[in-house]
Amino acid sequence: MEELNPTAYVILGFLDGQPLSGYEIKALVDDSTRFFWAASYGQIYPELRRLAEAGLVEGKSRPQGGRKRTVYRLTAAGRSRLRAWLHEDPSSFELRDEGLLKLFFADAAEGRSAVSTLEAKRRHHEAVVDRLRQIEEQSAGSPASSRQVVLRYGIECNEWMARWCERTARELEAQRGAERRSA
Amino acid sequence: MEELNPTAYVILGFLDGQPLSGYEIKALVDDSTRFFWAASYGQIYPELRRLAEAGLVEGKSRPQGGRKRTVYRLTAAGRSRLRAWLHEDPSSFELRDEGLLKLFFADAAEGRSAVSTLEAKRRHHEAVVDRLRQIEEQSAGSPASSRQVVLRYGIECNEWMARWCERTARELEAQRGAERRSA
DNA sequence: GCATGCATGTAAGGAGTTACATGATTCA
DNA sequence: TGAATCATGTAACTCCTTACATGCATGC
Repeated sequence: MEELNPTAYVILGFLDGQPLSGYEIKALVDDSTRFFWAASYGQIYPELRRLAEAGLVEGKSRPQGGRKRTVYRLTAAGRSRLRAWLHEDPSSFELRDEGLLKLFFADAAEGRSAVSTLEAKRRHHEAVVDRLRQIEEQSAGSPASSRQVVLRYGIECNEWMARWCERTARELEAQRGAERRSA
Repeated sequence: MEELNPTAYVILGFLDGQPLSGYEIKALVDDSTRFFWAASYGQIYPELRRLAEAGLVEGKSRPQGGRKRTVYRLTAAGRSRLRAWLHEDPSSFELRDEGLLKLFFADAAEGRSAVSTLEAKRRHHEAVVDRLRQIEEQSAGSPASSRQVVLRYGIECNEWMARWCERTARELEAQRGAERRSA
């Protein structure tokens, strides 16, 4: 049993429950997992083909009018593969945060670069919070699910990060002020 | 002026202040930026060569005994390039969190998969906190710097994440208990 | 008629990891 | 003598993004 690439599981996960086209999967990803697991067309379409060859999904032509369209559904093998993966402990966690990197080296830049880096990072996290809150409102009333638990994580975590940036920027400004006065 | 790849700036950043060999840069990365910006030998050595060709760093042979060794230092052009980058707002922030992905799809797995996913994620963040605390102790006493600010971020953020996992796992367990009793 | 959205795909390239190969030095 | 560490590098590969190409449908 060959290893599946990580993005394959996003596809299997979304196909569990309802059949979807590649286009629909991309739209769902952009509205949900994108903040911790992105996927582009360049991954999704080739991956759907590979999964079909491996017998984990099954594609059927379902044109809408004269517009061709292929809808995929999970096979029994695909479903058990998804479950097996869900029961393994997660192993990978990767972060690439350019703001933290700039902050890390900020001593090398004279001026208020650290503070403006923090402000930009704060704005980023606040924008994510706004976006996730919109999604939360849209799904208000639907039954409680693990998807909403993850959404809460996204909101609360980004709020924490935004507040940290705010607080740290304030501390650095105060420090710079004190240094200027004593100099 | 061609774009530098993002990892180039890690190298420039560490070379600001002291000259280093590729091996030493890798060791520094593993002890600090790794948690939000990793780099492997496969990136560092070719990138040092490219930066030297671009005139941003300068390499000198500094063998240690019979062991060959090349030490790089930042040129004036490299230093101004680093400063220019530090003064731009950070743009990229990427996260790939397999634990969140498994939690997101946990409804598809019967049993307590969500809870054990949360516990594994919690253990991960706790291990990171332990590692960062060790680094913090080693650097205790050295002058306050933006590097320590980032270290505090790493510690506090991972603590927040670990606590969130703990709290959420508790809530899910309580919910499952209630469902079993009412069923 | 034109913009927008639905729908599928590929090609090129960037970024990064892993595994491997090589060889000196240090220390137990 | 052998393990660990210092030191440099490459080749193969995976993963992913971006840009492009194509074409139908819908609604203004």
